[in-house]
Amino acid sequence: MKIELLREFVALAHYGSFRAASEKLFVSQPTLSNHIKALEQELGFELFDRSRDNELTDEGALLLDAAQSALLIIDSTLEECRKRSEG
Amino acid sequence: MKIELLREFVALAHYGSFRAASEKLFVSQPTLSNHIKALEQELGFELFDRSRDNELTDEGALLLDAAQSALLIIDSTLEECRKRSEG
DNA sequence: TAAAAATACTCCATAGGTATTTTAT
DNA sequence: ATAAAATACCTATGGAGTATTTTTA
Repeated sequence: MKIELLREFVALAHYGSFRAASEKLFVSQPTLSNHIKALEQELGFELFDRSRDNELTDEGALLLDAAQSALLIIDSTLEECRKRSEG
Repeated sequence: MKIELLREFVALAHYGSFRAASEKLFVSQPTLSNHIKALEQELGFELFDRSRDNELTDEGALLLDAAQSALLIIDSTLEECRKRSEG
């Protein structure tokens, strides 16, 4: 699983629509659609309920929290690493 | 960046050699070597010091902690999600 | 019925493995 | 000298986009 998929998932949860999120992410709408579908298949459960205005499923809501925490840890650590190695 | 790369990084830090880690990970040694090199290039700093028995660099040590924390969050959350979605 | 998401399809880039060379111990 | 890691190279798979169909609000 690509970490970028988690970023896209977080963005989609935030923007509420594939089209809006795809524009913010600078990828095409079908690409984002395929990414989220592939992510759901890899995980084994659905993240969004397409028939209910793309609201998060229960599992999606759980993962959203976890993804945000994990990304924060990774991103802040990488920033610190780069500070040390460059400066 | 693939999450699997972080798992491979953690495994390599644990086993100490590319060969040993590659066997545990069921990938070839060149594949693991390429993965770690690609990861280092993407991150912009070195993770291991090849001329010092593959010991972790300072940045590598920082990332090791972060990667383990992030993976724990993701993995435990996914386990909980699957429990709920499957029953 | 109009806007949004999914699918089909194609092309190119990347990923992985085997074989080999190079580098450390 | 030997074991380990890096590089070269080839093939096959996957990823991204455009065009289109299907869905849902």
